Amino acid sequence: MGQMEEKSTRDRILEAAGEIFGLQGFKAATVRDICRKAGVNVALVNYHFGSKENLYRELGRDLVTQTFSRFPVDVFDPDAPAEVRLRAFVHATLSRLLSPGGLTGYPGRGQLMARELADPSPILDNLVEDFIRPTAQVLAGIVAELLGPEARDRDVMKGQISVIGQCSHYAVARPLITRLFAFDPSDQQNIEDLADHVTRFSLAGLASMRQRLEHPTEKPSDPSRNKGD
Amino acid sequence: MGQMEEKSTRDRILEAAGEIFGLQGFKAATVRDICRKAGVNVALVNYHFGSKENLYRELGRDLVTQTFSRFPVDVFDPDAPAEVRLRAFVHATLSRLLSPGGLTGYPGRGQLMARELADPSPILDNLVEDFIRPTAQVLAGIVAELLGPEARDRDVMKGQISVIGQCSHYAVARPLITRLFAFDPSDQQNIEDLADHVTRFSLAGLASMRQRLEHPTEKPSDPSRNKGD
DNA sequence: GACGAATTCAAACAGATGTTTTAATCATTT
DNA sequence: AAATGATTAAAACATCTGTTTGAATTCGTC
Repeated sequence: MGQMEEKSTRDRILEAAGEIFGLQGFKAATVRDICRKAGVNVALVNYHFGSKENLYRELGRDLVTQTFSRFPVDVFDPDAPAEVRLRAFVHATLSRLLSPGGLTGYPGRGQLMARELADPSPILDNLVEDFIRPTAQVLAGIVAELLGPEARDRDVMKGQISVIGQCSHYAVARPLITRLFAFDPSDQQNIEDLADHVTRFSLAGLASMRQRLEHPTEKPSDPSRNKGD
Repeated sequence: MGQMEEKSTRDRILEAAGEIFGLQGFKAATVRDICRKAGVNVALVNYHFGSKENLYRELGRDLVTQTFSRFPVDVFDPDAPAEVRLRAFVHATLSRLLSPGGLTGYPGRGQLMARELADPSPILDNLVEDFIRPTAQVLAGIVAELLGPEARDRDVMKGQISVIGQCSHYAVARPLITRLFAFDPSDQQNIEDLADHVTRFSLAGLASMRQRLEHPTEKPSDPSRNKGD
């Protein structure tokens, strides 16, 4: 018989904490619930992690680092055309958010990150920013290239948010989406399909932005715009 | 002197509750904090509202009904072209989410609704659905018209989410956006600008979807698709 | 101005919460 | 097997929680 070793107490707590924290949020979750789910004594959270707060911090760190290592930001050839890089970025982003085991992958620890996005706790603050800012910069590079040299920072930002907003909505509003539509954003086939859709939709949107930047036909609404950066 | 009557205790509690609940969430907020901020005795929450839970419920009801009455869903002429209706819908949605006093308008009660979106509490459950489902249906009508007769339900859904995701990201990820960019989504001028951007971006994206629906040139990935609905 | 109802207040209550303590158990080394 | 250190367990602790109580105060009305 293979020496199927049981998981360590530490890991059992971490796993249970993921579900309880994800389901109820930091404050509403109780260490007693977590320990009951993990099948361990109440004192062991403080023995292994020092405090409830530390457990949450460590859980968040694991969740983010593991997910970003499974679905890295730079999965594409940097010399590939921007269209291809956008597809790769969108696919990685959707996978990171939606895949089973991803940031909002399965019910339970799912909404932990959605909550942190809407309302970053001081605890995960740096962490969220450490991972999200670089990711945003990668997307900014792709979008800037697609928008062309006329694009100002503000334009790049709007393009970025239009792309990322489409992706993150499936994660953030997942409870609503599964209720309003009969649709499972975690299904692998759907993720592929969504990546195609978001990429195509965004390429058209960005092209439209670029066209307007290069041919500001009607509505010269803002005459004080300086292109030569 | 004008009889500048002070606000009633009830209203003072409601106001303070908006800030505390919005800032900390239902569970983390304490009635003692709320009462301290309102400058009233601890017992008055239960006297005027029956319970903390009821206070939260009533607050949520007020917030949603007031905001939807300020920024209604049907602000447009139903006979107007779909492009115009989309612009009106997007503008109303962004205003509802971002305007000062709107659902995520100012710090405090702001993130209450963002939280409920990511993780609807049983308390506001029906409420959220009562307001969001009809809104989604209005958008579905607009998107369906823009996508043309070839669009299936799944296509409409994807189009919807691409539009609404762009809007809601400014609200849901507001803490991140204000940190990553120097941008205030609540500024009236910015809301107008964003409405233009999202509308234009989406029209291009939807047009691209339609073109592919009507001319499925490459990648006949799904041969089992029946158009004549 | 007095009566009665509505409102406000200080205090207390019962239960839950994160954490600590102290002793028991387990694993590893000698 | 004894000793040592790490881990687990049961119980208690101090604090905080929403809520209730009962008296004080205010307000409208006769």
